[in-house]
Amino acid sequence: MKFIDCNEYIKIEYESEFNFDHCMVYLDRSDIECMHRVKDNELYKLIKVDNILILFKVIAENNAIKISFLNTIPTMLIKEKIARYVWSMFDLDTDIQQFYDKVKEDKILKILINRYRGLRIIKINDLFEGLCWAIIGQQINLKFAYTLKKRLVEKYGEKLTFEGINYFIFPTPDIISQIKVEDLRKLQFTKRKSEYLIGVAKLFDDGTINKQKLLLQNDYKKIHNVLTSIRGIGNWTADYTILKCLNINCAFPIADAGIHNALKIILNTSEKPTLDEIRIMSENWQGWEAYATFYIWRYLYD
DNA sequence: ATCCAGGAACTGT
DNA sequence: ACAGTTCATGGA
Repeated sequence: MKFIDCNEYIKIEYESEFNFDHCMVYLDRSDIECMHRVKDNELYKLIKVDNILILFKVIAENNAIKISFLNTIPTMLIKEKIARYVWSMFDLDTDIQQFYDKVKEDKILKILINRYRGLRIIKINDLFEGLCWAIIGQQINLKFAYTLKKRLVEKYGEKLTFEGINYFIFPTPDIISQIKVEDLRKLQFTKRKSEYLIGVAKLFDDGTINKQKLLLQNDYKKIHNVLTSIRGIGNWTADYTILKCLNINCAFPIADAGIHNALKIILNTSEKPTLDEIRIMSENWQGWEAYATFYIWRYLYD
């Protein structure tokens, strides 16, 4: 990844297949998303780098991603970190051609990869945020999940106001580990969900778990085992989080309701497919289940 | 108003 | 190992 510095903005050039617009549809799927903002096909995001809040705007223009800095012009070192952040957020390290080659004859995916060519998994770079989001999303509809996340972030996350609009940083483990179940109950989290979130925050806060440590396992199954040994993290949450946070493309949240609903529509069946039916369908996707999942999800947002 | 959806832990077999 | 139950809410 190399970038060109133009002072108030930087440009990252990419050579592999990438379609910013297909990604933006996914990013714009909720109007109460609080971790970024989409306006006029531009992405606004606040992140904290080296303890400095940086608000930036991302657009695509001829084989490059343009990142403009809004609240401050960062140092070169920070610019480089932001470039890497955005690169990783759009999963530009993945050789997507391998996925296309793998599934080009697959009954379901051949349609999706033609329709959404260049779509990449939108990552949550922060593992703690990714795990919390997965836990929040357990067992409830997406809309309510977004409502709960917004309440959590607005109450406990760091805020920057720019041109009258508030942007937030996801609350840190340090903060969440110190709050009480009753505090989250007030925000309409269930007792269990509150316990799970606070428990996970404690594990991050005391250093038991972090992204680097987890990646040391260097193996999907081992990482999956580490995650599911944590209270509140079952198969679905572990696979969802691996898909969203790590570069492991065999993660497959097979029990996901979104996958089931999308497949029912795509296959035009009266019932949602059973787990066994999905297992059979997904034999063609081996090694690329995460991408298959993301392309199937994307179908829900047309 | 009633029923269903939907992940994980827990309980019982 | 496996089936049934509980949690607690929004949405149909």
